[in-house]
Amino acid sequence: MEELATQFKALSDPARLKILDFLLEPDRSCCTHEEGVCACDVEGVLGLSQPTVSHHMKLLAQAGFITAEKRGRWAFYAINPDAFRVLAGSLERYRLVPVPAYCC
Amino acid sequence: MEELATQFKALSDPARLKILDFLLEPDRSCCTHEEGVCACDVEGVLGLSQPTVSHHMKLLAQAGFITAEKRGRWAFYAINPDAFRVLAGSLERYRLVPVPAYCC
DNA sequence: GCGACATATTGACAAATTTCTATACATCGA
DNA sequence: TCGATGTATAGAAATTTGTCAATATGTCGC
Repeated sequence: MEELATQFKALSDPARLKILDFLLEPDRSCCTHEEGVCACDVEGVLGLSQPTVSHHMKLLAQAGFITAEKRGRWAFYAINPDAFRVLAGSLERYRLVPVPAYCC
Repeated sequence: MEELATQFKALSDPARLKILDFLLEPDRSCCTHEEGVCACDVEGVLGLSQPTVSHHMKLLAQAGFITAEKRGRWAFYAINPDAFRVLAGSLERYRLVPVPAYCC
């Protein structure tokens, strides 16, 4: 319950949603690798400072939505699809119409 | 984008997740109706004050996750499954492994 | 209409969040 | 080893959020 709330919180900021979209389909100008997208490119896309981007990345990684891999000086981030599958799964229970089994 | 963030924010509080769970399967002691669950019962479950519960209900309703129906003095709330279906749908794009179409 | 009751709104306050600047840490090239 | 570079962390300021007490609004029964 608490953890679920934390996950939703990680997705509740427009900047972080922009980051996820960028990781999904990075711009042609950036140095994309197989391992993911370089943090330095995210900075330019968002128009936010480097520490702020780093902070958002940390939150997304802690929630499990992205993976981080440090290669030399650079940090590469990539979407973790499994986390989204699990999250979508936890939404499933709310998609059933609640039928009251009793009435007073 | 902004709206999606707002929806996730609505789900990012443990109290609100508890409310949703309660609406899904209300306790036997409460006055459940076909129209939904009475606000007064939610109050007891959460251990929060009446204004606080009202505030959370408002946020959930504004995000579209619950419907509110005022009947006489009482307010009945119910899960809106469609909102969760749509939200789960918007998560789907992240469930695909991102394949970089280019490399530098 | 009046009092009781259920809910919503207002105002206030503490805690959390977002953002920045400054700085630390780590790695590469010369 | 040293300086340059990419990232992370620390600390601070502004904003937002969660909560409650007090009050307002609206409805029912008498």
